[in-house]
Amino acid sequence: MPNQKPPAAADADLPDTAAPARRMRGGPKGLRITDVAAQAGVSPITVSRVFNSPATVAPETLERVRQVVQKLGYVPNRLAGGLSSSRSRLIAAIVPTIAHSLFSETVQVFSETMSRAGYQVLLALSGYDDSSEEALLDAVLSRRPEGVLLTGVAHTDSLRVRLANVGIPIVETWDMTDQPIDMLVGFSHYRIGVAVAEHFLQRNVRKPGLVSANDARALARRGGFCTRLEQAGIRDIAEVLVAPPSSVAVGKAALPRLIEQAPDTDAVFCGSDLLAIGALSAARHLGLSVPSQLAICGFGDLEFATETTPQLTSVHVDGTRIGLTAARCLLDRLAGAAQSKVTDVGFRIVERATT
Amino acid sequence: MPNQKPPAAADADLPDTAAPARRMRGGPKGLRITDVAAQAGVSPITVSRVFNSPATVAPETLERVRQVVQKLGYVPNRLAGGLSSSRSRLIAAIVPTIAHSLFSETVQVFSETMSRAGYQVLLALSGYDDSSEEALLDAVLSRRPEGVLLTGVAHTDSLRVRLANVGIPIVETWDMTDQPIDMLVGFSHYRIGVAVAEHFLQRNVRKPGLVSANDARALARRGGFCTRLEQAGIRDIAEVLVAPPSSVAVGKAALPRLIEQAPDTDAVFCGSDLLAIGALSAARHLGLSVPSQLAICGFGDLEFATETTPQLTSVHVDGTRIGLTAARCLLDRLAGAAQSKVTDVGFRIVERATT
DNA sequence: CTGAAAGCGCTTACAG
DNA sequence: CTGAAAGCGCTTACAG
Repeated sequence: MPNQKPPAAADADLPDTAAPARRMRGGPKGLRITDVAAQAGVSPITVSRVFNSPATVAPETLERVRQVVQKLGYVPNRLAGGLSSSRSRLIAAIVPTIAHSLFSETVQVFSETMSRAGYQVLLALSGYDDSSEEALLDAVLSRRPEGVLLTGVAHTDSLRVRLANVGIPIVETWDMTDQPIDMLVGFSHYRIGVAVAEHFLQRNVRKPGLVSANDARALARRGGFCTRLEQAGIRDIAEVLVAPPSSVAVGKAALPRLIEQAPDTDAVFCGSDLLAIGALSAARHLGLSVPSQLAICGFGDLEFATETTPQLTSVHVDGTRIGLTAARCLLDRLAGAAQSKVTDVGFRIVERATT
Repeated sequence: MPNQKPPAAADADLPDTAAPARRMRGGPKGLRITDVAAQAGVSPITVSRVFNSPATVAPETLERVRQVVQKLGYVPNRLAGGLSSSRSRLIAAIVPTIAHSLFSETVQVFSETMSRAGYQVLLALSGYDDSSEEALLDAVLSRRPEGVLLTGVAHTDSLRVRLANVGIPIVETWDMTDQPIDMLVGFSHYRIGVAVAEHFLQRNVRKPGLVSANDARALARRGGFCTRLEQAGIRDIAEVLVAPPSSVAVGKAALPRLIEQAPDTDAVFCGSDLLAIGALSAARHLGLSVPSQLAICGFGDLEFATETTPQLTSVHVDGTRIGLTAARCLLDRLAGAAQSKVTDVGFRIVERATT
């Protein structure tokens, strides 16, 4: 483990020369709280208080200790502090991915908010593969986080039980369920699917299709979409399922396959804006005008899409609000609040052009 | 700090009878290595070895201990482990932001690679404000990371000195300097500015302008851009500087201001693709055709831009490669390699349409 | 307001 | 291959 500085010189009263003794017997050690205490002429407990409860320390003592801390460049060891106090000040954020992802916004705001409150974020990328989830959870829990942000609702029972048993606040996000582990900030993907289906129906779509990733949340949207359409008498919905992560290239390749399956398709619900942009490009190549001949709806409502692809419809979800609300839920509970909140942030279908 | 399970110890109820009152620090404690050891009929050291050097444990013992671990749901406490072993298995990633950012790709790949090697990533968002950098570094170092990924080259001397003194491997990324703290994986923003200027000059641009964020790296690109243009006899380059983070909206607002300053502007170098997309939109509103009347060059080469805004030119940088290379540099050093590598990943100007 | 003692849950070094 | 002892650098609980 890294040392903050070379060890303090034994002769503390002499002005520090720039070249401290690099190696001492037993190898170089980092500065410890006792080094600061000795220099400041107080006990280690007092130094600890300077960091953790400065209000309980006499002003002059406080100042003197701080001077020494500054001069020595002492940084407390939080591994030791966390072990001793059972307060790791660590929050884990478990997210499938942050690259080109809606989640990055959530993690950003979440992290900012938590660090303002004195916590640090351990980033755990789960990918879209569930097979290593147990190992990931082990790794996360081994750090003894004081709270966990989960993306999506945990699916396997084993995971849910383990998380519930840990006894720390958990926020599930970006999804909705009747039985959250603890707290929840999200929205219903199923209802989004329903809403997009209704949007299509209102526009007299006859032959809707689907291009979707096969991850849990995308499949939930698919479920709502198909169910609602079936209620309207539309069955045998053509679909192309792709493996995450979604990209423009994947969407571009998927649309022709869909059109091949169902040449009369007049509307497509894509699992993400990137897929939708790819589909739009493919539609162009196929000579289909969007949205008049082929309507395309994405998911995510990426900022740039408004300007660059007004032909596309998208589903807007407030990832920033999710991150902020999730952070607040956790902080409230860490501050002693008892209730387990469930927040539905909802969604909004954004149609930009009707040409 | 979370407990893995309710207390296993049965001695908790009668505090002050025969035995000297044992101090119960905190509430009920989680499972400890001694609990596993007792159940498996081995010593704690052996359980430790099962996790940290399984090859040194007899196969039957290994199996037996693992069964108990599984049955009890024991997860080692890495705060204790790290303190004891001086190996935190933590790597810090200090990044300005991950939202709508090129950096998210780097962090993604970096994190994946590090976790495959048994490390976890502490995410530290520095923002674009340097004022709190010391505090951020304190927070990071208090976790005793075994390595640090920095975005950009650290600017303040104090920071550089502190980081150098910690004695752990450091990788600076996304920039270039002659005097890296330790290792470096990046490219020269100045040279990008020069290259874009030359690109413009080759296309007979007469009146180039600049829309840029005023962060360190964007200003370096600006420096190269203006210097090269001045060499070609072009001075008084119109510019609009904006505060990060950049966005489409900001770019959209900036272009008209630039055109107002210099109505005959025929090419703009934007600090990012988002700014460029906003500028493109504004150009449309101003009745300027892109690129024939007004060429626009962005930075970042976002994937979707190829499809959605082929009118734009952009500078491509391989963020994935940066993340991967940075991770490898760190891992090599953690594995004992001595050298401090500097990798220039370069860049590439991508021109999509010449219409 | 301040401190001496005990302990957090592990791992290192040394022995057998 | 396995274990008894010592200690990592802090903080809690108690006392003054």
